[in-house]
Amino acid sequence: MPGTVQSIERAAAILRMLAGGPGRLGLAEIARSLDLAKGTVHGILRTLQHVGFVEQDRGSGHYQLGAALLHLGTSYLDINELRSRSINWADPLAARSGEAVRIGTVLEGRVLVVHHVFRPDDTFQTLDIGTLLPLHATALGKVLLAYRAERPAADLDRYTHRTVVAAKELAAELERVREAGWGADVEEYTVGEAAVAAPIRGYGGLVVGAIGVSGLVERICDSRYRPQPKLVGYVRDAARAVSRDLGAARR
Amino acid sequence: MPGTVQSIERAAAILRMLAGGPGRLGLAEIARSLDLAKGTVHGILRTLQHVGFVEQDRGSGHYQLGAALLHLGTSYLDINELRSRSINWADPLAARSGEAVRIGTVLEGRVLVVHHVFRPDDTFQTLDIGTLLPLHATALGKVLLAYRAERPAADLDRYTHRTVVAAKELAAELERVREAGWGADVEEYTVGEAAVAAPIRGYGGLVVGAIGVSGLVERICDSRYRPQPKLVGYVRDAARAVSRDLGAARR
DNA sequence: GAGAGCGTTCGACAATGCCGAACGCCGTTC
DNA sequence: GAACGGCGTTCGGCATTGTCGAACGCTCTC
Repeated sequence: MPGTVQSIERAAAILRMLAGGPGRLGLAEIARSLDLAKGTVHGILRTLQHVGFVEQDRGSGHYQLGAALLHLGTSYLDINELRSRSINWADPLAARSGEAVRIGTVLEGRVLVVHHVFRPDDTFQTLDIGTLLPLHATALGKVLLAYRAERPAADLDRYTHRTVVAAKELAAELERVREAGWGADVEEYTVGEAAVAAPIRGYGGLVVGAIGVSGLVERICDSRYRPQPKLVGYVRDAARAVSRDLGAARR
Repeated sequence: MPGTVQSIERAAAILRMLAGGPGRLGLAEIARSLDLAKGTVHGILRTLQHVGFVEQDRGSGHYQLGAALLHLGTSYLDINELRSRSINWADPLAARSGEAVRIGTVLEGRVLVVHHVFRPDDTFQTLDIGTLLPLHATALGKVLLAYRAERPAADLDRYTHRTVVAAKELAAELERVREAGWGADVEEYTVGEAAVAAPIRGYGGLVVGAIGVSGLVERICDSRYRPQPKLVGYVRDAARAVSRDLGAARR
């Protein structure tokens, strides 16, 4: 691929560093991690600060992400077609299933949540939009993995005692997802919670996202830890409806 | 100020263009707007696409914001202190007032909404986090203007027949806000709606944000279009509480 | 079929970004 | 209190990188 602009790539790497980890980093630490001169990093940070993508804490001198990114992030949501087509189906799915609904796509080897409808009750919930979830340990992620050339990381993180961490076992699980046309995680990402997801296809039949419901394992699954067929049906119905909307939009 | 990295500034300008307007732009249009060569813009877009900040529509060739920005945007929210300190007071204010609550700060000469609590009822509402609002035509904006060296744009946009568009009138209005310690907009931004806001101060007493409630004008105001004193009190209480939290965090 | 405008590519060139070195400041240790 | 280490910042020389004009192929319109 022809050359890219090095300083923009470096700036993006700095922003990604700031988005991961503790959120605030010193210049020297960034320079060490990226193997760049401190003067180089300083020039990039000064520019990012100038455009509002980074802010510097006056006391500690540390850097953090800036406010301008919030507007860019939500502007992305406004034009994200997967999300705009899914919104109409996500609320009814939450109402019908009684569970929280999330829609995700792949970003940087993980699931990026682009829409989230709260479970329709009064419990305390936090909005997951913008969150990155693991591919191998979530229902959304398994579905996205199953239909992509995407390879999961060689080293799979364990989140609970039920997380699949062996590559062979994951491959077998993904085969099951392809056969069934839906995926699940049962206490593989969060203890006490389970989820079911199905693929959303775009123009030409490619999988561009996934939609799923999640909740307490005893509500999502029967006594033998299998997702309730009723819920699976609801999710697949919603996935098909969104897929139709996405396909139709391209005609 | 010492030199900044030109190509990063240009990349940021392109991203801001894509965030405004229709959301999808052609390369030639971006080049014209920024007075850059098409080859230059192409190199920058290719790099932004490579890092996930931009996507290209295969059919039309047009460019749009990319998924990576969503994660950066929400990561910013996670570390935004104004927001994290405000969250505890925003829900009670919504419950107490029965209205929607928003918290905002200044970005690019406008109000950036960093937190939004829905009005506690079942009406359809859309989440405003990440949205940019005008300074001169909103309660949040007037409060932020009143306590900043920030100058509003010379040319003030009109949103309703009640929008203040004369600089002198706005200056007088901001003087009133400073005197009263809170601001309001009564059908100045949205017909049929009114809002009340109060300043949130950070360490050293500087105004770093504003918190406000908004709703139908007949619920926010009395019959003479004056905000109800009870609501004003609730908002000011919440603003003081958040300000204390922000001040306390720096000790 | 001609023309206009698009996105893309390429190579020459000079402008810019990079980095080593040095600085002042701050916190820690002795 | 002095010394030390590591921080963020600044600066200037240099060569690498980014820029841009020109050309291309494609698509759409007339």
